[in-house]
Amino acid sequence: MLQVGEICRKLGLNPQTLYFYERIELIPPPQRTESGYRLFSNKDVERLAFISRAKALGLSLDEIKHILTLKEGQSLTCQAMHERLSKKLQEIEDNIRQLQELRDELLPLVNYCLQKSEAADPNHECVILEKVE
Amino acid sequence: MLQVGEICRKLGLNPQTLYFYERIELIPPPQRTESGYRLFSNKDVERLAFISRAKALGLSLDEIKHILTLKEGQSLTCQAMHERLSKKLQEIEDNIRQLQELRDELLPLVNYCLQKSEAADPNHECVILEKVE
DNA sequence: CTTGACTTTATACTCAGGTATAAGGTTTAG
DNA sequence: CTAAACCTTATACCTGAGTATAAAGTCAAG
Repeated sequence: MLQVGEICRKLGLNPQTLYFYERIELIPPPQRTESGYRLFSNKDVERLAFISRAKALGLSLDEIKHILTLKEGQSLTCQAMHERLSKKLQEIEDNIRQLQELRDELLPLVNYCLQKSEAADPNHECVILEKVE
Repeated sequence: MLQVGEICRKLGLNPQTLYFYERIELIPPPQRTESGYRLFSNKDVERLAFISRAKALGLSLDEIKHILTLKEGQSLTCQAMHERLSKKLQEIEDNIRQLQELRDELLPLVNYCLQKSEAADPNHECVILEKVE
């Protein structure tokens, strides 16, 4: 059983973050010592580790909460998981596409600026944003 | 000279957004009628259009403000612009790379779920997130 | 037995980019 | 003249994921 400080050092969290997770019911209220100190079990540590992994995969705390609720009800079927993850994957791919469009629009502008600033008059007033659609 | 409603319809903005831009000094205080109604000049419309373009390029309101300040001081050289835009481009590319990593990690999981859910036991408890690093 | 390190709670604040609401003033058509 | 459709301000609220701070209780070492 680990105290707040130990688990925070272990997982790289701020104690306040742990309290926050408890408050939004992302983790269940842990055991307490007689004096009220929190004690985290292996199960708690695993849940927090799960949360870290899911967060690193880009899931929001809300999405993680839903998944954990499903898991607890023993109802996290492959089908349910596939539905959630593929929805998330779609979002990520949309996001990537948007950023790529952004980049493709920005890139020629940057190059134009670079040419100009390497040319005869590097201090010429820049007008590129005037022309952007 | 356009009133708030007209300019908002034209640019697809909420009036409150316009007030907000004025409050954070992203746009200068526009002219007023005798009764206090705002009147936006062509110059104001151009500035707002510039803001829209820059926003669509992924620049934050703060970055846009900086750029506009430079422009106003007639000091927006190609060099200065190149510096800003290429910094932004770098950020966007970092962002894309992170999302791609995310996707590459998520994709096999989704496929695994799909296989399982198409297999004999589509309601088997899903365990993939247990194994994620 | 006191000091320091730890923990607890409650509350408020942060960031960005707005949106919502209330309470009032103005303008225009009928 | 009045009602609708504008416009104004101030104030508070929203999302998401926490972080900061204050005031107080607890535990271990010397």
